[in-house]
Amino acid sequence: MTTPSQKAIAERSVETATKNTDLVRGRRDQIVKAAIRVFAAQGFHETTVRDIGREAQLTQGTLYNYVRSKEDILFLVCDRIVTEYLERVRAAAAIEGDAKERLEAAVKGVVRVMCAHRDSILLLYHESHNLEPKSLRVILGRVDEFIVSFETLLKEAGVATAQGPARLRLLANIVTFLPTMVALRKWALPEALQEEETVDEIAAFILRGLEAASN
Amino acid sequence: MTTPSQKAIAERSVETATKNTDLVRGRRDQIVKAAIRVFAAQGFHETTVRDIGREAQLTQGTLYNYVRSKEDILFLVCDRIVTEYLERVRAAAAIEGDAKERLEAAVKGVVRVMCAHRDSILLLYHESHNLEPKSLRVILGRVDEFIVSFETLLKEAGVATAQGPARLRLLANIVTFLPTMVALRKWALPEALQEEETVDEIAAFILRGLEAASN
Amino acid sequence: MTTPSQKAIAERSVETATKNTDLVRGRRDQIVKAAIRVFAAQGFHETTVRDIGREAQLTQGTLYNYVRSKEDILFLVCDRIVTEYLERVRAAAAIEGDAKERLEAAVKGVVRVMCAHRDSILLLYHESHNLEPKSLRVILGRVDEFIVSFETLLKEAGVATAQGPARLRLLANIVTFLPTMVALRKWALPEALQEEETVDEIAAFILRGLEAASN
Amino acid sequence: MTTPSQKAIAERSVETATKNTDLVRGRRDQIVKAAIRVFAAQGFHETTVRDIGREAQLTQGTLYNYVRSKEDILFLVCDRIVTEYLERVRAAAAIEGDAKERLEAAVKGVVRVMCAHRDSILLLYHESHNLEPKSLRVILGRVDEFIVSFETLLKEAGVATAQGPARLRLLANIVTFLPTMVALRKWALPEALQEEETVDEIAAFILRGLEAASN
DNA sequence: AATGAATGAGACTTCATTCAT
DNA sequence: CATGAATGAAGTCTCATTCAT
Repeated sequence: MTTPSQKAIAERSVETATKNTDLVRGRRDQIVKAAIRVFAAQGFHETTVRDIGREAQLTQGTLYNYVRSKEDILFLVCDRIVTEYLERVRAAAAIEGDAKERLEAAVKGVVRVMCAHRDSILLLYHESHNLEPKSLRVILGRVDEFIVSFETLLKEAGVATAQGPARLRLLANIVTFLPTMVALRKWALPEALQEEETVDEIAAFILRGLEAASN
Repeated sequence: MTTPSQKAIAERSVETATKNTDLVRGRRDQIVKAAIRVFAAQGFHETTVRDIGREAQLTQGTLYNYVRSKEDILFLVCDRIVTEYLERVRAAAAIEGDAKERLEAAVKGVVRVMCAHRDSILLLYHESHNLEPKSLRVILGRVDEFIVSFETLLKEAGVATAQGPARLRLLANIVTFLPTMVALRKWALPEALQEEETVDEIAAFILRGLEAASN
Repeated sequence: MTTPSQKAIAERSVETATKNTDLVRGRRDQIVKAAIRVFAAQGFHETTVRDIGREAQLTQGTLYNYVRSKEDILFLVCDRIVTEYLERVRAAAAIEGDAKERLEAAVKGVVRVMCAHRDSILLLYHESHNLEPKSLRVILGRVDEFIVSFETLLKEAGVATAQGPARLRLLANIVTFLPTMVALRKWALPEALQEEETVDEIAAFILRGLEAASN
Repeated sequence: MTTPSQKAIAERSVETATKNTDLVRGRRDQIVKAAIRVFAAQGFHETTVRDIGREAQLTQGTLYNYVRSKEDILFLVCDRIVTEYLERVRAAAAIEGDAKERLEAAVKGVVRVMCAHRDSILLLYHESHNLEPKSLRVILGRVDEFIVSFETLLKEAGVATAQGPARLRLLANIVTFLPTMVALRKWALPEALQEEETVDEIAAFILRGLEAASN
């Protein structure tokens, strides 16, 4: 049984010099967590491999036993962020109920999770384009899965069924994109609002847009 | 009479070794245009100052007569993009009609202009965080103006008047943010749709969300 | 137990990326010695960091593991020269005997040591003003110690005791400064004289000046 | 009739693109004065040709009509400083009286003039070694004249006549060198002393050394 | 004679990656 | 498996000098 993360690694093949799989997993976990912290604080290019090593309590040489390049680390970071994000949204949407109720739960879930992981999402949007095309494609592929899962939800809830798959996809994009606003526009959002209010408002906006789209 | 762009330069004061104002303007124009092309193609960090010079048909030395650092260039680029974007949206919204009609025109305008300048917008979102805090603040300040102008429009059109300024600002953020999707999600949008259809659909989505918010 | 040189480094803290203290000491020694040779031959500004590296048999990258800037190297060089100079003079003055005899030994010592290290002293006078103010202050502080030690000697030998501390300091300055002539005026000194004769003559001149000053 | 300064220029041939000799003289005067100010303030290498131009109220292009290189400027500066220094000392020594009295006047004159022009002298000692060998030789030649003039004075005053020319030259060096202390050791000299006291003390020290040398 | 924009060589420094221990 | 010193390519920026106007 492979986790999605390992699947991505397989697809893109981040090889290591070390065999012991448990150790590799553990060390990579250290590295990714440390890298997320420093990338979020200083950005990918401003961060040296030494910085990551220091934060991960690993020397440079050791680090390179678990990773082949700085870009590898960025890939692992992006992969981790997307994967965790997806998992959380899935969990939030996994409720009992009819299609409409599940859609509502999912939409609220996206916004809420996005809110809780603003920093990671921001990091993802800021730095993912520093990935090599191949790596980037893997990450975008994962996001695509996410969009597709919303297409399914929308279809099941009977949203815009009559207007063809293209329009459906567009709506799924809107639903999954607008919530990133809490990360990308964090600086501009009204501070007067409680986080919960913001979340509700955005979710409501989306649902209004979708509801009307059903007719 | 100073253009907004000159104001930005004044605020942040990108100084030159050259006196002749017309020449400075001309050369900077060359530089900015060239930089937009190469930054869009390769990203800020992957681009060398020499690359920019080559594209602008200027030697490195000459380039540095009109700009003090690579970061200066990025600032000029971001400033140019934001400024042009704002001007175009303003132009699109400047129609005769009642508040509601003007709002509609503005919303459609945003989406359409965003669509027409996808690449620049993408560049802006990808690279602006490489600016120094001071420069970044200037750019964000300009975006803020933009958001505020939509707050005004919304208020005039009687949207969400009863729910306080915070909610208004949130909506203004949504209106100005969602359209960036055509740039940031370009890779995921359905190719089956004509550009015009995409624009209309997004604008409609926004207007639906706002309309309902009025009650 | 720290050597004076280490103290200087502490005061001004020339940091390294390398931990191993012995290695650092060794490499820095290589660097300083090489730098003294090339600075003496071509001057600080005409010397490139690559030149120093080549002379020290170190690549540029390696060099920068032991030093943070070219100015650091100059500081280390100046510090080394002053420190060694002081130590040698102290050794020359450390004889048994009454105050007058010790003063005489010290004066001769200064001139002789200065003579033996003309080139370094010249380098010091030529390039130390290229140091940053902070570094320069450290070096001058060391020279000051030297002057003060001669003030003490003069006082003990009963020279100019009646005329106050200011005059004492002036004499200490003369005693420590005049000998630099063999370095700074090397080109003008009579070649007909043996080095030993020159030394004796200068020392005698100084002692005559002091002797008369005692009355 | 050529001034010493012009002679030096002739020897080293600082050519100009401009013919009008009066203008050349005037412009060069501007340049040299400006250069002395900025070199004294920032040092030769830290000063750009632009800095000199700005201080001299001359554009770069114009400047290069009167000078062929930055080094040329340094030469003119050093030459000016030495020349003026010599002239002033000569003036101070040009008194009626017997040889001894003239020697005394000369010695006091050196110290006093040195004191009055500390900054220039410091500049000379700090930067002259940045001259090309050829230029340096010219400057040192001028200093040599100066030393020789003191050899003559000493001889006339009957100092050290019995010990041969080499010893005479050594003494002449001492007499002309020690006074530079007020420039090179400015930072270490006692502030409690009036300038006049310092001058007298140093002159006295020299004369004591010489007097005793006569026997 | 004056101007000042253009030039381009070259300097310092950083840092991802390797490899011997 | 861990270490951390060594490497060297590459990048940004400065500035003396030239030359067309």
